[in-house]
Amino acid sequence: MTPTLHSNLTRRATIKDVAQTAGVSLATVSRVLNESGSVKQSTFDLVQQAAQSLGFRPNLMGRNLRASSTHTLGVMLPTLTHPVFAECLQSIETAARQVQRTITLTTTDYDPASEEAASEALLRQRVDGLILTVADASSSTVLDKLDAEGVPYVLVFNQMPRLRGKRTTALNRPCVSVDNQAAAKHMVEHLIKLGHQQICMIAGRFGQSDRSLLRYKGYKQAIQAAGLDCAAPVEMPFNQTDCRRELQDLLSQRIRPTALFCSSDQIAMAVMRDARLLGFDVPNDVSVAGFDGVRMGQLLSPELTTVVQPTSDIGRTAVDLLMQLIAGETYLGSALLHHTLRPGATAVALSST
Amino acid sequence: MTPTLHSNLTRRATIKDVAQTAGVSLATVSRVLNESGSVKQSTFDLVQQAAQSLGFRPNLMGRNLRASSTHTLGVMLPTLTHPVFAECLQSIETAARQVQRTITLTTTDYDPASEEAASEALLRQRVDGLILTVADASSSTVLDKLDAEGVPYVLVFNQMPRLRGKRTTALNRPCVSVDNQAAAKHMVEHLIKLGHQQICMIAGRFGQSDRSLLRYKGYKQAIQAAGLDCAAPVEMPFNQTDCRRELQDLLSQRIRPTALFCSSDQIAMAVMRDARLLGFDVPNDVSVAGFDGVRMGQLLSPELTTVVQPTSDIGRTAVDLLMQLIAGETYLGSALLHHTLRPGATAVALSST
DNA sequence: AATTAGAATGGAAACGTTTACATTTTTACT
DNA sequence: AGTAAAAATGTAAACGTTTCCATTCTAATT
Repeated sequence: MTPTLHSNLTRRATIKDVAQTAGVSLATVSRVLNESGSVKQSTFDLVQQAAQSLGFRPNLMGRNLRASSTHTLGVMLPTLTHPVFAECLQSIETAARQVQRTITLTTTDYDPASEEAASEALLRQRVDGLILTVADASSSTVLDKLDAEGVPYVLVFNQMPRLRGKRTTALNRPCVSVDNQAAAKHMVEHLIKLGHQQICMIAGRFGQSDRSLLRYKGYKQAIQAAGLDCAAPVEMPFNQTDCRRELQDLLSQRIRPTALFCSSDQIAMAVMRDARLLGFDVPNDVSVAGFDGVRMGQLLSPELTTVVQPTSDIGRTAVDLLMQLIAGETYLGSALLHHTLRPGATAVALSST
Repeated sequence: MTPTLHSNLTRRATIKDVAQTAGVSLATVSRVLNESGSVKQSTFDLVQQAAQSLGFRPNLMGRNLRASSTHTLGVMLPTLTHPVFAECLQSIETAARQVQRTITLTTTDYDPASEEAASEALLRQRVDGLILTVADASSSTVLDKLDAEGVPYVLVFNQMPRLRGKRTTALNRPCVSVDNQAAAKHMVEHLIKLGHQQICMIAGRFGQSDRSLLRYKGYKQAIQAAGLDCAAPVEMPFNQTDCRRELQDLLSQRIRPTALFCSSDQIAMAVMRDARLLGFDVPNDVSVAGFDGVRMGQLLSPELTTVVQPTSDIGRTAVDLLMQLIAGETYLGSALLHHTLRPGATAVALSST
């Protein structure tokens, strides 16, 4: 079964073929195809028809090479199995499509080492810019490289430390995120308001996620402000799905935490499942709160108590920002988007001790 | 802050610059960079060092244009907000990376019309091949086009109708999926074994998903084989998140269904939430079963009863298959991967009527 | 009718690679 | 030492576009 093209050639039609068929020059065809320059209506139609009949499809490689721009945005995320990243990617893709840009994707599995390779691959492709989440934005060699080479990029979810005193410009990077620390503080304050005094944090590994660390800071801030005991965080790798051991340890302490604040919804859900497996009722024996606000959380029952990030907005905003950077605007500052608290029902008021 | 490149040029170093710096020809540089052809060790080092010092990074546009191959796989999926697609995309990306391929992504939001535009964009980019899920594989103009043009592609999740009698070659398309009908039948048989007699199916719109229709067929098959009443399916758009109205209607019938079989986990979770909102306990008042086996389902409690698709395997297999097709092997048949039944706890034995 | 401005078109270089082919250098063998 | 083979290198074309510049055509002005 030979591929039946619209002509007798076996290879794809090029602009040259169109020119030949229409009896005009390459330049004219190009002008028609891009509606640039001026061409007579009759030739315009002629070329259009020739292109049509040949089933001509412009080869973006040629165009891009010539223009030395790919109209492509590179996206580098830790994983797509975490719904937050998947949702964000969806909104990035949609937004990019709306501004006529293509996206090329790569994942790093939270591994700082593979961030290097992944970004390199993207740069070889000559993406016009990058949208990315790195493990740790303030110690990322990848970002240093991008800065040094002047490649436009926007971080999503990563958040630069607040600049107090000496403003290191190197740390002044375009980010789109919520205020992780404030948001975490908000949630922990909520838990405290519910009467909880023993609140423990279960966090994704700080080395894999600077967000996680910021959220821990927010936790600490709220705890200390309330004059409560600040427990050491329980760090967990992101890909770990079973946390029974950690929970067992935690919940068998002489002073048992009454609330667990998790640095992500995924961790929160695993925690809830495993708590139940260990015989603890959520929320009656222990309250659980998450962070992210993934769609699925709302479908749980009881509904997950969590901090909602505007995930789609983050993606959309990142594309906007990146397009501006690509257009040559200089550093525009970071976007700090608002979080909201979804009270849910997995964290409840402490009845009595 | 001027971008500090490793040389005094402002533009990126090209292979030409490397050649000049190393004092050799373009060809030699190319040979060193690709480790092709033979070059003296000393020149090899010389060139490497020149490349290094210039911060040279090969421009894939040039290479691709010359090779007329992009080493890129196009991926077109309905959405990434559905975890099944996100997980599959993750495994596609990982597998592609392992065979040195890049992926470029686009989504269609289940809309057959936008499939056309999306695929066209991918083809303009001259992807080496496509991995895609279309709304309806047996009536897709996109697939007709790909067939006609001889572009390698592999469908994921889509499944061609079993070919009985006249084998229309046009319908003989490379797919990677589970046997949707058999899997659905399996689940419904399970429900029947649990004692359910009134089983209703809640399905994603058939027009948006041929899988959904196949699953309905499996449902019907199981129902009829058991001599039970086959209820009309309740069709729901995939993006719909609220199904209270539909549930209200369904559960207020004179003969109320005791089990609801949903064509996806997402629908199942929405159904469960809304059933509870309407005052029905799951699984005590009504059993619910899903289809997909998304990670999150296991984190629910009670754990979701569902059909598990080997989502990651599907992605990985698709990449394998596609690479073979690209390598020129002729049609290799479709891969039908095994599903498994996850009994879960949202569908339970009917105590009594 | 001659001039000229503008529109319409064409020729050719450029984008950054790879590679077939030609040429030069090295090596090994007699 | 001379030759042949092999290894190393270079030259230039090609991939498919866009676009600068030059040229030709058209039509409007004098």
